[in-house]
Amino acid sequence: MKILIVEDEKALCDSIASYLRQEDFICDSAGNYQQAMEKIESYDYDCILLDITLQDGNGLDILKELKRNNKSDGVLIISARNSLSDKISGLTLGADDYLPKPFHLSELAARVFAIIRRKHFDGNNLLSFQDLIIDTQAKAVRTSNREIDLTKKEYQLLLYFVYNKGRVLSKNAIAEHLWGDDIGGGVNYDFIYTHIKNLRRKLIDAGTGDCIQSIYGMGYKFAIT
Amino acid sequence: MKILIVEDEKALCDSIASYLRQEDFICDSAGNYQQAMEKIESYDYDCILLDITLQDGNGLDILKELKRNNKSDGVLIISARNSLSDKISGLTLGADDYLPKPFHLSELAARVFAIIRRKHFDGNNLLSFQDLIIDTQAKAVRTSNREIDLTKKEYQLLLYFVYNKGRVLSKNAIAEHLWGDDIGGGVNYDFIYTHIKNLRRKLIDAGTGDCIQSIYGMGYKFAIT
DNA sequence: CTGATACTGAAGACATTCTGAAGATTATAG
DNA sequence: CTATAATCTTCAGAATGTCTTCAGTATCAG
Repeated sequence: MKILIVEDEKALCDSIASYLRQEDFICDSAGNYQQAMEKIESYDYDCILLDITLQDGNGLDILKELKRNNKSDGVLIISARNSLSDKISGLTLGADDYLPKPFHLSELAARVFAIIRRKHFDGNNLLSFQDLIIDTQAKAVRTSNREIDLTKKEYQLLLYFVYNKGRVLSKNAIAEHLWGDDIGGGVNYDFIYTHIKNLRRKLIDAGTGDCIQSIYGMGYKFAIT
Repeated sequence: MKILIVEDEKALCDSIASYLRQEDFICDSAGNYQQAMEKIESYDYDCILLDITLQDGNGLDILKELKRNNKSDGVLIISARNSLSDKISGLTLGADDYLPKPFHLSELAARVFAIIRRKHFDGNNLLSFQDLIIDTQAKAVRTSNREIDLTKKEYQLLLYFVYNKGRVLSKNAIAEHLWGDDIGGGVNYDFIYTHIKNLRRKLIDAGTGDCIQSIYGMGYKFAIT
């Protein structure tokens, strides 16, 4: 799950990112209006944390823009302004939730979870695909018979596949999604081969078929075989 | 402790959830009969708040279903219908308590606490998990045989684990829960390692297995081995 | 056939977790 | 108030687990 943090107070931004990363989210951050708009255009985030009191332009403008592009789903507003009018204008503009500063990071994380649950899980904590059951709270994966022990990257990869089942995912997209924006240009993605290999092996060993189809020159697709 | 809120009035549902989260509960919500049944099947909640005036099916049907599956323990009915007959049919169907709308959130929370105490705490203030017995009044922990002498931090840590059994807790979450203030970026969590180590040793010495699973890169999970 | 793309196992690089011991800090007893 | 004990935190090294790199091999499309 990939999250964009729009917050100009760098220390806060960093500690939010650090916390959410531990909770297994992949975080990008933007410190001003322009950066935020660039990132939002280039990627479809699962959740956007939006500080509406930016210096170079009101964060509410970002929200309006998102609304116009039908991307306002999954926006959590954070703000020092605790006035009711702000809250109302935020929520009427389509934000999902509103969290006044100061807040506990665990509270923030809980709301992010809630938003993502609403968006992806149809309100459920269990994700299933064929014989596969993913308990996103226990971070455990199993088939009807067996437990599957996955590493962190494998788990994230599987989750990404399941969220995008049936869709072809390029190596670039996978890399961006699993490693965030700290991957430079001229990198080779050999490690993705390895992670795919390992995940495949574990899934097959557990009795699911090979759900990960390779599509030559394009990428991978998670689907029924 | 995990709570399911079954309530179709979204604003009310959200404010209940928000309040209870502040009290450290974990909340799921369901807006209609079907959602509620799905959730109930997929998770064993510690308490269920049930609005019996749902639009797509009477909430009492949910209660009957719970009763049939022996899960009616821990149900708190909330309802605008204040008639005695409703109250009676609710309670005879096995609900634990009945709260008429409108109510104060603090009143609701108090009753939730009471229900959970009754359900988990053995009527006294005892909380048990496997062979482990935690007396939350005396703040003492023991197995069926032995006393376990824990320090304050170890006790808090254990309690946090037991309340969130089966869930993966990141080091960040643990740190925030046990030390309050949020901790920024470049902090080391060495003291958590130490406390986990000490708690583990005491539990193992007392004869419980190692209930604290380490999950590399993600955190810890308290579970049956 | 050929060049590009994908797969594999092994190994080194890297990161996380565990541990005991020692230094702070706090609580307790006298 | 001081001495003592208990607890909490820090630290460095060891043990462990995971990620990435790499070189060789297999597969694919044209």
